[in-house]
Amino acid sequence: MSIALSEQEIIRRESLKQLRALGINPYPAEAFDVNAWAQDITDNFANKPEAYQNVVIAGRIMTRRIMGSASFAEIQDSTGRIQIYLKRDDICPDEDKTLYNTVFKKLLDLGDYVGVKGYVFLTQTGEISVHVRELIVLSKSLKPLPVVRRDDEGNIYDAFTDPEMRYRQRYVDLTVNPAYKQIFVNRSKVISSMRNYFNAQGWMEVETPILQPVHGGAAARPFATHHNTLDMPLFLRIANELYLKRLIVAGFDGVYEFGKMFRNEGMDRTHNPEFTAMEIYVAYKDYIWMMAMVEECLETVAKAVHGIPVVQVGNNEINFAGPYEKLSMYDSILKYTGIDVSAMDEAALRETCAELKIEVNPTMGKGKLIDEIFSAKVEHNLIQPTYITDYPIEMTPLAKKHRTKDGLVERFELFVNGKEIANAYSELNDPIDQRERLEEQLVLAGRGDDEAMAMDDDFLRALEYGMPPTSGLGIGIDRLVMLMTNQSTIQEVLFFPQMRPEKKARVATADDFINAGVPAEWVPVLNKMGFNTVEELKAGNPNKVFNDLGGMRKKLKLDITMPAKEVVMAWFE
RNA sequence: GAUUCCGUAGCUCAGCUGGUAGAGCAUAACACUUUUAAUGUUGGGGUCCUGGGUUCGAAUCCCAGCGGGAUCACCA
Repeated sequence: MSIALSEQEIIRRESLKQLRALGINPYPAEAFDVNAWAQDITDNFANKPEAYQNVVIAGRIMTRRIMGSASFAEIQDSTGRIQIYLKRDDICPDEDKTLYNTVFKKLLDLGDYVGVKGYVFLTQTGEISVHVRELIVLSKSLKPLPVVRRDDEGNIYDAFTDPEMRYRQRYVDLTVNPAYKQIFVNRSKVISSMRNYFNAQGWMEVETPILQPVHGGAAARPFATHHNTLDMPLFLRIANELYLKRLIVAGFDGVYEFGKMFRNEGMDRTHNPEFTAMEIYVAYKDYIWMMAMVEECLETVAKAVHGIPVVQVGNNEINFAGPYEKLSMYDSILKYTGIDVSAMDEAALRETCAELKIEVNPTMGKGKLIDEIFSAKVEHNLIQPTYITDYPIEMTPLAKKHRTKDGLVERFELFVNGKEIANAYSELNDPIDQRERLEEQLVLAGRGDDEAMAMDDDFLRALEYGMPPTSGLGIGIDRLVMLMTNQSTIQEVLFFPQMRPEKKARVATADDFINAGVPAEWVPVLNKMGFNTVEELKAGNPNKVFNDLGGMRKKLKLDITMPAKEVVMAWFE
């Protein structure tokens, strides 16, 4: 954080001091209870004008139009904007016109929070407005907000669009671009409607460890950390699957968890290092049952957000009402490439990949090769919700072997708009099979596959005690929200997407300057003059610095004592 | 990780073949009692992302770095 302030910031700090000098607390402690909101007033005033004769509203000043002894301003609260009308002699009925002439016209700025008491009326031009009887300062804003202007047709001028600033300063983004708040409202609806649906079925929301000694349940590189007291390595979870299954072993019928997962991998418009997943496990069910459940669940979610199960995503209208198309992995490849890979061995698959011009590497096993073909040739075709079922056993160490088809497992993934959003199995509950499958993963790891799954002995011990037949499902919540809100990047559905750290200007702390003998009030002035460290200052010309300090004092109209020349000279010793 | 584009006032952006940095809004001052992208007049405001290089002279050209976007690769 730079110490040097812009001209506008200095002016606002000066206004803050003057408010205090007038006996006005710019950050009052008392609650300010409102009884009306902008949206409510604009929607309902015409029908019930008598209900809006004593309104109390609060929010930020977003525009201001001053015309002598009358002014208009717009107040933005959580629901929108409403115009207020201030008349000098109404808010200052006595001789003292300070509140209007000084406080409102001079000391308040765009972005300040104020409270307003008054009555709603219609202006000559027909705009619903609040005629202010009383104006209360609630919070002074010291940094100017970007000003986004809109005209009558809703055209936007000077939009605040820089993605970097929008994501780093989401509070500014959502203040000046309030339309984006709807994405997060809808995100909340997605999660709450899903939670309500699960609870209605009698399943229980649980929490499982985020810090895990073994990172299991998925194939991904983890974030590693360390616990000091136990002096042991711990990993941020890449999945919670193995813990939820332990709870099925423990005797719960249905458990689910919404939670953050952490994967130490690339970032792009569909990947953030931490993301939200929902996993659910239901005992005595299989993946066929799960498909019907997902259809019902997603239809419920789509209706909660849009009122109907049809969602516009880009150029596609996606219909979340089931049943969804079902296609086996092998059939889907056959359908989109004309090639039957179901009987191929690893060598034949490599040859097929070469023919299809798909890049592969030697660490890839049979399952991975099939997945490559699927990703390259099939995935992007799956626009309407489609289940891809019955995966090769090699890619899926935690799913149960297919009841009738050798070499496959009972698994489906749900694809929508060309992207995977859900993954489900008939869960593997044969402890001996599970141990062998995890051992095969260790072999893959030995070949150099750094995402092969790790062995979890405690999980295997749990299975040995016995887990009922169970079906499990994972849904990527961020990607589901992207679909439900028609967004093409994950950053738009996360309040605070991961960013590289902001570059800090090389700035010494104020204390460093004070230790060098500089009075505290002059430190910002030196910063303003371009001296960000004591070393830079000492490298300067003492006489020039002394003269410039006087210049800055005059220019910035600073009301602080000029240091004696000897004092300034001492800074350079 | 690769390719490519971008980084100039609080915000949105101009700035040509290199010649002392511009606009609109915001901000400051004055005027104005129903405006609404308010208006009129007059001011102030800049580490041109950082560091090197070329040059008499760099916001501009070259190199490196930092940050961001897009595309691709990777990615259950």
